[in-house]
Amino acid sequence: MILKSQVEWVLHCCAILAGLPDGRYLSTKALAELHGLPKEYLSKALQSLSQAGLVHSTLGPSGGYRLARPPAELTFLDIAEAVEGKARTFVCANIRANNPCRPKGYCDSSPCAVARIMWEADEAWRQKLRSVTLADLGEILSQETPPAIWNDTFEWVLKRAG
Amino acid sequence: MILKSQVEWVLHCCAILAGLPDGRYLSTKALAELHGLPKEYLSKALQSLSQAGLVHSTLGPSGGYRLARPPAELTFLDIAEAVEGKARTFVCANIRANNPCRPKGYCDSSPCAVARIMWEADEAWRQKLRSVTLADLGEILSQETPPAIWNDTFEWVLKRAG
DNA sequence: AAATTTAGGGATATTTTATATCCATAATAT
DNA sequence: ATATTATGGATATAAAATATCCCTAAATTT
Repeated sequence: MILKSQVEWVLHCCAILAGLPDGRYLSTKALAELHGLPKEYLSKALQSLSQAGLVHSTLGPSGGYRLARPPAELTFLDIAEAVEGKARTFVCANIRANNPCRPKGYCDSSPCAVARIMWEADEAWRQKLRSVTLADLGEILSQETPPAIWNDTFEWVLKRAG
Repeated sequence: MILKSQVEWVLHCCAILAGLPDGRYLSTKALAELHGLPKEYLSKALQSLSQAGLVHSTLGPSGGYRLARPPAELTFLDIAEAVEGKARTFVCANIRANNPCRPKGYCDSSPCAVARIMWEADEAWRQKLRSVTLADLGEILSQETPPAIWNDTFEWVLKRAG
């Protein structure tokens, strides 16, 4: 069970978009080049963000993406779920119902205990991701990225931002 | 990102094995029949448990599996990892290293912040699963499964246990 | 001793998901 | 007008999940 690589991609892209001045947009092309990613496929991932309402897009030259909300209001969970979907990682096939000792047509009053526990673990994962925002990430990155690289990167980005 | 259905299978199988009297074994055939699962493929999942040292197996007629440890010492995480592997769900491709603004040959001093956060979420998931044992599951199941079904099931199982 | 039943391992097949690539379209900027 | 962009649809390839089958060695039952 491995998360799509697109999750990593859009998290990094959002970190960049979070550093963009108000009203500026950054294109798929620039984001792909900056991260060394296949442009067409990254585009699909960014479209997922757009469909989830996390980013706003605009067309034409100087078009691209910007965040739809302030970085403090965008969580890792929002972003991961936009790409990965909101479904739980544990799917209960309710195999207890196949037990030959069951009366035929017997109906369970509550979800299977196994599933409930697995879903609690899922929720713990979600809760952690819900607790970290793009603002948090930006703060960490700005502190631990060498200033030379940090500054060069945003200079590079601003040169390409519409 | 969905867990293998085998995870569900072995959790239910272990719940049954946890209810087996000391020294008795239950075969793949019986476990597959009890849960309505494909015997051959379930067998692969049980072999994973065996390789992880969670169960002990014995050959021949009246052979099969029993738990290798008391139910209180077997966690959901042990079982899930036996089937699913111990790898983290977030794989960091370190795409920050593709940033064209980086000095060539620059080496990061710590793992990427994005990865660290995703791994913390992974760890929250693991921690939850580590906190629930087969003994806990057994207690829940014995309480909420209708006694008739519960008793019939173990009668059914004991008739087939070696 | 022979026949049966089992776990284990290897090979292979099928289906589904992830990872792309390509193209047509409509909107926007220069 | 021309160039550039996001979007959506179609298609292709690679990898993983979900099996199935067969063989072997060990243990049990007869």
